Amino acid sequence: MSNLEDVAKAAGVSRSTVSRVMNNEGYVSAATRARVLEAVEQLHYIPNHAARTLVTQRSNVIGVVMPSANVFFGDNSYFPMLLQGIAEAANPRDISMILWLGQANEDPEHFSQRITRNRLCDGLIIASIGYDDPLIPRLVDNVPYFVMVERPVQFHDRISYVTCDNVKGGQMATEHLIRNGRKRIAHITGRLDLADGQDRLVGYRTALERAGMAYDPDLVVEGQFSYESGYYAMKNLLAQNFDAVFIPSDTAARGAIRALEEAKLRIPDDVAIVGFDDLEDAARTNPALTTIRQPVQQKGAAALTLLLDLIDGKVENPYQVILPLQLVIRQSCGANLSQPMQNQGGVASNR
Amino acid sequence: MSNLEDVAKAAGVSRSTVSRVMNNEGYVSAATRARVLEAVEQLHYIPNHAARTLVTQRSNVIGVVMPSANVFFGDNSYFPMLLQGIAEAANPRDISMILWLGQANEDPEHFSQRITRNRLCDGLIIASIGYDDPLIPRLVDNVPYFVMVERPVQFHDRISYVTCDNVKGGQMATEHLIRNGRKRIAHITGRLDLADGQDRLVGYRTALERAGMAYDPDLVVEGQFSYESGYYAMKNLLAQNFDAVFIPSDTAARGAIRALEEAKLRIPDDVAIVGFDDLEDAARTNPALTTIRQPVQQKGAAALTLLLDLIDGKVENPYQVILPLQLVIRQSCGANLSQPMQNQGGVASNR
DNA sequence: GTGTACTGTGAGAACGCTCCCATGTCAAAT
DNA sequence: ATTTGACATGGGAGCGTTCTCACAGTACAC
Repeated sequence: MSNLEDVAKAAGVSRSTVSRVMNNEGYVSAATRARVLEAVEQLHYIPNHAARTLVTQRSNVIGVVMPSANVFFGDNSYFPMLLQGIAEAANPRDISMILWLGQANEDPEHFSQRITRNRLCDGLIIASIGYDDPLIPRLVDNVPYFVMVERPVQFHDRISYVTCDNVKGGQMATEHLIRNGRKRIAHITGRLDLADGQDRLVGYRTALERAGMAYDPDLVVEGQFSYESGYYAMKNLLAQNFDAVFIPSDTAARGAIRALEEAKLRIPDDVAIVGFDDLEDAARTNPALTTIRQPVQQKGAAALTLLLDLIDGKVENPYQVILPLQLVIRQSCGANLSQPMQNQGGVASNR
Repeated sequence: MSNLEDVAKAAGVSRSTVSRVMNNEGYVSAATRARVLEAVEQLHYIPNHAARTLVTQRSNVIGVVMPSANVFFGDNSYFPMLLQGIAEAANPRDISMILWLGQANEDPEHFSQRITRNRLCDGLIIASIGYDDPLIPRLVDNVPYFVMVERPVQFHDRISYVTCDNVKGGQMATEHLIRNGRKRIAHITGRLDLADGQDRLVGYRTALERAGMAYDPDLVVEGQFSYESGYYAMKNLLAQNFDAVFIPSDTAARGAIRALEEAKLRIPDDVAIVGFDDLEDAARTNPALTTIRQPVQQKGAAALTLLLDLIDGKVENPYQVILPLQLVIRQSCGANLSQPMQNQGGVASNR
């Protein structure tokens, strides 16, 4: 492997000049620059990342931390989409991305050690799902710069994060069902130890309140975001009398639909459904899901931008970014049946 | 940030001794070692990765390359599972993982530049899907050590890779349908420009041949691995007379099931189905899918191990690893209906 | 008592880069 | 004619490690 010195010799200049060319620093004549670039080409010179990092104290590598359970969280395209979003913001800035995945059954202490005993990254993005991961206090103490995706339940006043307006999302979903004449609207909640689950429930209650509708605790079943959870929560709900349900993820909605099918209930005629996420699953249910779209890629991109701004001192910790959500109307809510929308059927891809 | 020198001073020894302690090299007395470790603790000393890499010429970082389209390939848990597998092999060896994601519409030239102009990794794992990615020749020329996941259609005699025995897989699936008395077995193929798709088709034909059954081209529809593809391929197939179908992915099988439902055909009574992958989707169809299980995590772990062996000169390029596949019997094939298996129903998680 | 082998420790060089400072050139301003 | 300052280039120090070598001490065999 050639180094700066080799290139300098080949171009008949000094190491410093080659460095200036490589870093586009100016103060190099056009002729010299050309000669240097030619030598670089000829020798296949590539700057040594370690040497650069050593002197600049900046690696241009950021870490993405993902506890094991979260990788397979809810709709499985969540995690890839988030990474894609981070990458799209990182690439143009020449930032590389180290991935820290938790292992199944790995001690949080061990996991955090792996991450912190390794000053390899300039900062971290914690792709948490918003719960009180035991990792968080450890990171607060040991990592100078980090950003969370999703709001943690605790520490949220000391931590920088990016999240969506989940209260508003729950409200939008519920209001849409109200607008369409549903009278007994149920809610399968998300995990209530997570900020997301809590907030969406608050949104649901807010919508009912604003419409002057009574809050009936029997119509609220605590669930999670998974397919299985949706299935069993709906089984429980079937004892009640209801004509609509707001479900905290599209994947859970798939499970719930399965339970409704088994109970011979028709969607949306007997039960209208609004889901949440609008990732892979939403357009593939039968009928296609009305849902609240989460801008997952934007979340990733925003997290990266925020992290770099923190590192560069452009913003001060804690700094929070809250992204808007969007109602996507398809068939499961019973609205707009007269004017079906294009490309929102059950089979077309939603990407 | 403290460095070796600081620790040495605090412990009253030389830099060399601290280095020996940090690297567990021996030739340090127990007393000295204890004093050094205490100083390390006190100063929160963490070795500087860049400095270490600079002198050892070894970063202990490997890159995982994933072209954009592949991230969302087929069942979306494929990619996270693969990463998880790689991580599980990497963690105990203290190897970190850099993720190179292609962007949508990114020029392959640009993508490969991003990866190669950055000697940050000791080697690469190309998480391709086995097609002739234009990336491959570029990497062959520029990257000293890399391993592919899946066999590329070309270059396969010069490249190290890890794959599954897809021919055998296709054969197992088809033979299972034959054993269960099906007479007209169709096949929706995977992408035929991919080794996986090609091989599974070969397996299908081999099984028919061995059973003395005629190969009927009308029963073979070229498809892809996606949900949409499964749906439309099945729509096309419906014009034919068939009583079983082997589908190259569980996600495509979900699409095919949707088409069969719309055609009011019963599974497995009218049409028996065998899928492929056994990731997330398989256990969530109705009826649950009989399928060929792919050991995705093992593929990831094997790729990492192979890569490190190449780097360390323990094996010679090219070296190929072929992992076995396994038939998982559930309901969609119509077999074993009398003795249903535990935990293989449609709702229970398959993990 | 000398040679040999092993343990324990330290000093200096080297890895390949960036950054600071010194020096030289040349045109414009005084 | 001299000063000024922007441009162009080179040289040395330093980033924080590891690695090689040197050297002292101890133990044991002969």
